[in-house]
Amino acid sequence: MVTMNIDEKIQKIEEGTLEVIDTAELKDVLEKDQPIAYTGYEPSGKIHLGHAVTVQKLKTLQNLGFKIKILLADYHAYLNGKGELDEIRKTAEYNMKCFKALGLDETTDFILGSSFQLEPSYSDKVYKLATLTTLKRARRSMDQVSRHDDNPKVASVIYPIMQTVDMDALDVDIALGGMEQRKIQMLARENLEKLGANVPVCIHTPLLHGLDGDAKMSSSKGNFIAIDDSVEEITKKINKSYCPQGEIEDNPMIEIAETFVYPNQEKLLIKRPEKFGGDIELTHEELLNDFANGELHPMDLKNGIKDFLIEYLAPVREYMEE
RNA sequence: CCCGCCUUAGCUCAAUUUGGCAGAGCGUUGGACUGUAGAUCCAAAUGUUGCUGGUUCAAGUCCGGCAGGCGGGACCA
Repeated sequence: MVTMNIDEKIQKIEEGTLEVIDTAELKDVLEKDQPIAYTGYEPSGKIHLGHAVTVQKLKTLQNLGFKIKILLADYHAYLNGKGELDEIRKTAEYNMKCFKALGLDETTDFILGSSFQLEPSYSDKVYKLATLTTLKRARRSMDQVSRHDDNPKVASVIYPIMQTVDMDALDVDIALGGMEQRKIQMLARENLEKLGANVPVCIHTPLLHGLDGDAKMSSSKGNFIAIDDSVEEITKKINKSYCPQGEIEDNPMIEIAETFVYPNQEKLLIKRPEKFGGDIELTHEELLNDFANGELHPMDLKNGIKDFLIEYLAPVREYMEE
């Protein structure tokens, strides 16, 4: 573990996030011996690059001395209409392997939601929050999280309340999630206060655009690269991806570069045929400039990203094959 | 518990008053055009018409039963 002072740690934690609520509280957390950071995931048939954004941040926290708890939120997935519990639990097993493959070490706790969410003391808090939370507020918090349903279920308002009690039950100092979690997390901060429980620092990471240019990469839309996709699948998906020439805003290829390439290495190698200028290595800044002014062709960018991802995800594929 | 309405392709919906080969748009897939994708153009695929029984030469369509959903009523001695 690298020695850093608190400000350096804060900078490292905030890097690549959209917000930390709030930084002053984070400072207090960093004074603790072994603070706890957690992220909850609904078990999903495929773990993709969007999940990897938060996992990458959890790894950073782990390196900074945090205890990492990953909630395999089986009941949450169930409440969100993802299927029957026994199926969801099988998926959770698979997901745990995926998270380990992404490089979280053996000190990481993987906790199945149902292993503690049926405790009387847990239920008691859920009921208490149910009396303190308005229907509108609970539903609004689920806007970006609920699976679309023409006939919304009561389950959808129990969901954010449980997520709140999870933070208390798991004794977390940091709650990390994608930006779609924001409203639930803010509700949780208010509600934990009301329970007299510890209020965690909330950290939100940006959402990756889908490969089709859609605002969100998601399992249900099929516009993702899974962390255990084969070389052929990665190649095919990158080739099919949305990538407008010269456009660096909302461009999924640029986003992948900024999210996974440059936090991990200085330059990106792009192989090009001689007639298009030959191979080049670009820094973050050079890549943005060259792409924006048209010197870097989308197909070349794609090839660079594709080669990077194939290599970046190689350890994951190997781990998953065992 | 009672009454009414709804259920057709992955999605949104058509299918004439009066039963006659189940369709369109979007999406998907393939091709054309671009040194990528998208856009555009061309082409293709996809159905247990919620389930079930019946009437009929013939049922998405008419009749019965069931399920799910929506709305209302009743109950509130």
